[in-house]
Amino acid sequence: MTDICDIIAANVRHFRGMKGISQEELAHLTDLDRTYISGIERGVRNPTIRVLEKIAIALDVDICRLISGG
Amino acid sequence: MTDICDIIAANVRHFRGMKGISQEELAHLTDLDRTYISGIERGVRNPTIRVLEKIAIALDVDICRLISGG
DNA sequence: CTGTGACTGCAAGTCCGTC
DNA sequence: TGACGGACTTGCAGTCACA
Repeated sequence: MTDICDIIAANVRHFRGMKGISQEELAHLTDLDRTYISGIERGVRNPTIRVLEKIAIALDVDICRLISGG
Repeated sequence: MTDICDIIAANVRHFRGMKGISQEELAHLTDLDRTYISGIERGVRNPTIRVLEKIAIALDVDICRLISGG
């Protein structure tokens, strides 16, 4: 059973790659710290739903996409 | 623009009603405090993804259902 | 059975820098 | 460009008494 943070990590990394932007740029877009974005993409952070919402908006995807595997 | 916590609040309340269980019972199922569940259903809490996952599992719905309106 | 304010502990989230 | 560490501040996690 995979931890949900790891799923989010993979998804954020994936969709950020699709957008072709750096962690730093995503950090700027979401108004979050670059090290925090890094932490999320490594699965070591357990973000709140509001943070996830910010990221989803910045990445231009539905929040569900960030959460669900596949 | 509705706050995402309010959306989650409404959804948790809705799906808990569908299950026909009390906040207290949901609290027990999720291993969370009764007053904490209450706080979420009032939209005053900004839960982390792990908390949301617990609730979704206990409610037997996909996490996406808890997040999305409609 | 639920709403609410207040509280403590620790994680969320920031900012510095290095490799 | 991103991983990672340390120290820091803010806010959530989790609990209680009481209405």
